[in-house]
Amino acid sequence: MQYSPAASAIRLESLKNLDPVKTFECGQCFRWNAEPDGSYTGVAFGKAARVWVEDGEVYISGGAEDYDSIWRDYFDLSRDYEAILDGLELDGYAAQAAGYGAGIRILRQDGWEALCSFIISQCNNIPRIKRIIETLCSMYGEKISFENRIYYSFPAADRLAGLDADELAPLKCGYRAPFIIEAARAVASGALDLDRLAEAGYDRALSELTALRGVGKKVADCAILYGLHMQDAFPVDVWIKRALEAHYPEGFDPAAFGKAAGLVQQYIYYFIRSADKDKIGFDCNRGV
DNA sequence: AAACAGGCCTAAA
DNA sequence: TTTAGGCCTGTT
Repeated sequence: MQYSPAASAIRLESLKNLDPVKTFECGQCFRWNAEPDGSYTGVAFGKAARVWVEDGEVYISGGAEDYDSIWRDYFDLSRDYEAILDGLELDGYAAQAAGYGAGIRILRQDGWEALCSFIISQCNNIPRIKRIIETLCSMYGEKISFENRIYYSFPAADRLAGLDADELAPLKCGYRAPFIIEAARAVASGALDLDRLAEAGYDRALSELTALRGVGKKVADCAILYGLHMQDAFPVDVWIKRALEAHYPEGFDPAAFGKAAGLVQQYIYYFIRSADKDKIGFDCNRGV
């Protein structure tokens, strides 16, 4: 269970406030994978890393430099999730989901990677989404050596912008290929400036993103929440829709949760998607 | 075999 | 403004 890396490691957070399994498996990201020893390896912002739990604390490989430049921000460590949860007024179902998902954090991912990944996700399942993304990275990303294995960065938009959609055939991503290329061209040309959009507000971001072919409200909301870091975004997919219809027949207003709406969405998604796995018998009054 | 999967787009009322 | 099909591919 415990992993002792030869290289240096940095403590990220307590397990209570950052549960790697829940955070990586709640559907917000596609490039972190469980290893046989229970740790996770993955790539973000061009850096490969390993995350593991030891004595109730969560660690990441690498030194202070990577932590300062990448991981502190990526794991959203400057937000106090305990305080956010204390301030939330959750009713029965949402409260149960929040109890079950305690430890989930919203990762602050790269905007282009999030946009591209969720274009791929449409009408698709998670194993295939991950397979397509890994193939894309291995074909067009930069090689990264880490712990005697080769990883690949997520390809920059300008790396893909010059490609023809046919060249993505090995991805077997079907009709999504031209969407990927067109989005890459928009970002690479500067016509779509994701850094600026992140500062521009939700309405502007939504209208510019949905102007892309293959990007509707759901995909745009995912890009906005995970890639542009607007934590009040509330992506509604078929699962969330079903859960809300079943438990809030009179309607459901994410705005009631303000800046925590995205987190509440993540709790509900993780809760409903885990239904057949291990949450049978889960008692929200006892916590996790 | 046929339906479905973390949607989106277009055509037709 | 809402609704039905079709879309690549893989899995059940």
